[in-house]
Amino acid sequence: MQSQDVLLGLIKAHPGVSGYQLRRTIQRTTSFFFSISLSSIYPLLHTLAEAGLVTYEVEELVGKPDRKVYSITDSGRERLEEALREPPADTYSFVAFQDTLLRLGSMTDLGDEAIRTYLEQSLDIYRAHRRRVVDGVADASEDVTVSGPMRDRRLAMWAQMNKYLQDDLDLKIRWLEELMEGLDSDLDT
Amino acid sequence: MQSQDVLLGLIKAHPGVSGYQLRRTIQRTTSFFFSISLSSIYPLLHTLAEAGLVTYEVEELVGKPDRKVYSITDSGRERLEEALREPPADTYSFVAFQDTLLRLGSMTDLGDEAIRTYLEQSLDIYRAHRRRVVDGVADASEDVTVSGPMRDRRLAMWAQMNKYLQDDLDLKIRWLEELMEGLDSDLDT
DNA sequence: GGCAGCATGTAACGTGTTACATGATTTC
DNA sequence: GAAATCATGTAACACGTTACATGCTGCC
Repeated sequence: MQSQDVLLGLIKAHPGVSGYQLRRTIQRTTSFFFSISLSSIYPLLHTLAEAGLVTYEVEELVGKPDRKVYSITDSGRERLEEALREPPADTYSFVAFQDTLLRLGSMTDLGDEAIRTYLEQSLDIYRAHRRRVVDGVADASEDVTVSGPMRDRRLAMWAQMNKYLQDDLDLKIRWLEELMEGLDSDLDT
Repeated sequence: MQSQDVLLGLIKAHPGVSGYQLRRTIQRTTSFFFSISLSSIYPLLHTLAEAGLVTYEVEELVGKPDRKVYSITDSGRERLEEALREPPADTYSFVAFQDTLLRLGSMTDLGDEAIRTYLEQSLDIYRAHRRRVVDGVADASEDVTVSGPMRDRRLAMWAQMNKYLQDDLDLKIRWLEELMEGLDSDLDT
């Protein structure tokens, strides 16, 4: 999920939004895991407009500068849906989960089936990563060349980090499972 | 902690290492939260060498291409220590914790006092962020403009994300506290 | 008078990636 | 014979940032 697609999702959710307002919305809602500067937003909006994914109108305001208000086009909606239906990347990094959160934030009105598919694919990936961490892929013992007490301290630190990675993956897996259960219980009501 | 400093820390821990070997070490030990391509490593090594922070010798091997083996200089050690003593950044993002892990990985031989200081500063920051999350800074209700069942679903999703952010911060705080306790118990033995 | 907010944009720079170039040796 | 490993490096590109430029309104 590129920044472009994030903006596209926000414009879809907030028709008639300006670049300046987009930043405020991002700051208020996703500041903990996604941020972007105004200097990035404006060129991205131009690109989106040139590609025909959004349209804009110039609004003349009294007492305030003119502003361009953006709306998503049908072609933009298609493009966004395509992006949201892309399977999640298999690379594990803390950043990857930002992507998960961002996508889920835009996927709400795409339908339960799409969300469920995405959650399942993500769960597969995270469970596989967890197995790899438990199996000790990130094993530092070969790389700690020094000997003596320093060696023990280094190994202890790496063990602690490995523990964090496990707990982190457990948290993510549990969270994704809860979301899945939430979807299932919605079916009953 | 920039990539340069990460490499510097690794060269310090593994004197006589080559660029190619550095990548392998990074892949084996930190691949879950830090990665870098060879095309980035080589220019960085040149920069470090030009700045006098590392030195290298050309090793001629039979059956293998020549390689440059790097060692850290006194000036490099100073620079690394400076970087490690920098107070942690106050911005919360998933990426920020990568920095925490990377730094702790290089700090082992810097002494308990330095580590304790860093852990305390980090804990202060993460606890403050947790308070902000609990207070609902990332409140989406103003930004969810649609009404009806879609609105409820969006709000439910944001609530779920907020929960994740809390749990994530709880995990990080607990982990840092455990490290701190580990340091304290070392004093007894 | 100064600073914050609203509003848009360009220029310079930093930092990373993939693709390309080269070349030997070992393993399947 | 192809592919992987060892080993180094450059070129082109992607994507983001901060700094700079402009200008008006409202508040202290």
